[in-house]
Amino acid sequence: MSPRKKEDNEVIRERRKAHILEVALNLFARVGYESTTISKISKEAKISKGLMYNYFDSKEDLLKSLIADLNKMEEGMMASVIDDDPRIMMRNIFTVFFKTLVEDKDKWKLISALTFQVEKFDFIQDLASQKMLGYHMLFEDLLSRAGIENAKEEAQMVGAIIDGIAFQYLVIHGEYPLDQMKNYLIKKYCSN
Amino acid sequence: MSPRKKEDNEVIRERRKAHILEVALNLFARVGYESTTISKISKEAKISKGLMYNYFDSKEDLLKSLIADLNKMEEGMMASVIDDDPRIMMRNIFTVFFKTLVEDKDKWKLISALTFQVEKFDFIQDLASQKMLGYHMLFEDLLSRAGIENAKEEAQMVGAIIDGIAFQYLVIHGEYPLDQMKNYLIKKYCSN
Amino acid sequence: MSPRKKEDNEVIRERRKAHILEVALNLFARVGYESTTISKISKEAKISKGLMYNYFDSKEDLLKSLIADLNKMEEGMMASVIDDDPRIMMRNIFTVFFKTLVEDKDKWKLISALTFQVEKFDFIQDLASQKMLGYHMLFEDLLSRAGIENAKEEAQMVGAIIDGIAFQYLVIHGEYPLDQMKNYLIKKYCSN
Amino acid sequence: MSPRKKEDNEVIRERRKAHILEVALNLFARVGYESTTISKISKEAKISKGLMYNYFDSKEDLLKSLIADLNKMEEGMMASVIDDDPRIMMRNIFTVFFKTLVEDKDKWKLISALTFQVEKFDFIQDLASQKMLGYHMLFEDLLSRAGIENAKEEAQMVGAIIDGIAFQYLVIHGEYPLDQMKNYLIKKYCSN
DNA sequence: GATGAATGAGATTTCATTCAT
DNA sequence: CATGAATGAAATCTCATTCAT
Repeated sequence: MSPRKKEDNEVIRERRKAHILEVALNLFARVGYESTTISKISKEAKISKGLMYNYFDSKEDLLKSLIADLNKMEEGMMASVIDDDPRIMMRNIFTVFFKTLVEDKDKWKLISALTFQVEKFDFIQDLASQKMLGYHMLFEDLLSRAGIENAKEEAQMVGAIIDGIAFQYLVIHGEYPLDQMKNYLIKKYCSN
Repeated sequence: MSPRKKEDNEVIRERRKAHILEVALNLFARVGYESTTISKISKEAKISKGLMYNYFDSKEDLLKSLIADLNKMEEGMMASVIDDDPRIMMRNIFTVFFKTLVEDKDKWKLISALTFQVEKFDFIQDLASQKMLGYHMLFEDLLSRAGIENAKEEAQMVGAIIDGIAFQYLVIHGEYPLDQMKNYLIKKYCSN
Repeated sequence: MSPRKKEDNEVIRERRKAHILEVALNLFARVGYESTTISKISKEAKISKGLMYNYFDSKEDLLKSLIADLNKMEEGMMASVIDDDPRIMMRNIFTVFFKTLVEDKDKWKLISALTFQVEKFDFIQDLASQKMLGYHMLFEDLLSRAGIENAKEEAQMVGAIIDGIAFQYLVIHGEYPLDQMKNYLIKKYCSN
Repeated sequence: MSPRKKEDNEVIRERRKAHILEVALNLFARVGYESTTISKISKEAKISKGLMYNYFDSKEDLLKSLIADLNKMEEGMMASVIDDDPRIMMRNIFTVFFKTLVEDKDKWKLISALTFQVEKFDFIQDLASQKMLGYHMLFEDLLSRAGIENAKEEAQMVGAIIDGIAFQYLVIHGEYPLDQMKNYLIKKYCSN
């Protein structure tokens, strides 16, 4: 019988890896990184503990892969949002933000939780910190091009509102009036 | 040597407890609850590991005491803020909020981090969730009494902004323009 | 395509086996038997892990094959050294010894390292022990036939010197004066 | 009841540490470092696995402590051996060497075994290498001061003989004529 | 024959908690 | 009260070996 093809193995590897990451994300988000054991992950993913280490060097490596994935996903999202008209672009951003907030709740939870453990995961804090500053600058530019006064201050506020909405939605989970908040933002910043 | 009085012992005991809680809070906030060991806490608090268990039944008990303390502190804060005039009361709330955000950074960090680990610390999530709803109702009342339109929606937004500011301040660390945000809020909601 | 002949397969098989043994020897000698993984060997030998088990039943079997090889090689060497004149024969032995020490450094290293782990590889210790005694007897015979006094004692000393030179050369690595030692031995024991 | 005194704890710690080191040395020497598990050591030392880590950071740290101990012991030995007369000093060295070879067989075995795993324990190889060179220089000095010709070459040979004797004694164990070798050396190098 | 994904037993390590003193 | 040595359960990680393809 012919040996398994190289591509087949590639496919298997990628699928397994993605599956493990998915399971891990879910557990990390729900019970926290530290409290999630490799055993739990592998049980949930229906593989042996040992196999985990065929795909990831360590638990921390698993976490880092996860973060890298999320990062890449976010960059893709931001690329899809570009528009010449600043109001339209902001509307796009808000739309995509509210969408991902619902669809990728676990990811947001994980990132948020990790962000607060400075000394353990300083690279995450750095990342989050940089992202925030990036968004501030982006919004400052968009708001000023949209002719809104006090763009710098207002950008700061938009950033805070967005993070606040995320925070509250993730905590209250269930009855949070996301649509209302979205409309409020769009009305305030994206209509002429 | 005269035997120490019972009250003295009580006082010492309480001081020790408070000291341990302080040290624990700091470590929990910086490196996380799970990653903080009893050994580290006792070393930092300059007492023996064994003695820790004289004051707290377990690591989880220590955490719960901490949460209870923070809760009590917050209630005290909210009591000090009451005023008949809704705008003044809101101004008081904002003032006290920005003050505690700077002074009790560790507390906020810890609460925020724990809030995201639902299944491990569900009582904390419930608490946070209830608080949020409480504040929404409070602000809805205050805003409507202050004659502001769409009070319900606006209250939601105020809650989000406050949490967002906290989030960003805790993450960005050094250079966050807290005063600017404070003035923005006061100008918008507390002046006639 | 014409099917490969049976002999060809045999030849390929033997070559592969030899190659694996070579790679394994090198790794065992450098990082030790226990610390060398099957994965590393197969990777270095550029075959799959699974195929390894087609050639060797187990890691220990691989080691034993290696030892057997070394043993056979040594026997061949000793056969090439025989001479009626005891001084010439000793000279031959020294010559071949210094040659193999340089050429088969890894083998000597491995044997030396394994020799010290009595309880794990007792068969190796037995082997080494027997070899030593064999050499003592051989040298005793050669030395007495060469008319040297105290042949028994002197044979003991020759054995020690040879092992000592090997030990030092293997440890000191680069700058050991092998030639000097060789000449010393030959001058002392092989000239009339 | 009064708490355990500080000194008592110190004593307990040191005793335990020494005991663990002793047990570990024995096991390492007999079955090798890699094949000796922490479980085996702790069982033999009649303590829990966990306690091992109260005294040593890791298995490797345990090994390093052991090496450091052996090193210190050797330095003490060499200090006790000094004499103005080179022949007497050499006699002292030989005497102490043959004594330690019998009494501290395990130590010699361990050192010898580890010395051969270059890439795993390079610090040990470096150490052994340095020691050898040190002894060469010392013997060169002693021999030349004793008026022996070709001191450099002869020193090299003495080094080899000593290591060779150690090697053979450790391998053959039991029937090796140590005394004979000792007398041979003393007669050859230490008498006028 | 050939591959490397998969397993599982066992190794190292961590740490909350207990306990003798 | 006070100490930190000691425990043991459980976590992370390793690796020889098997097996589906």
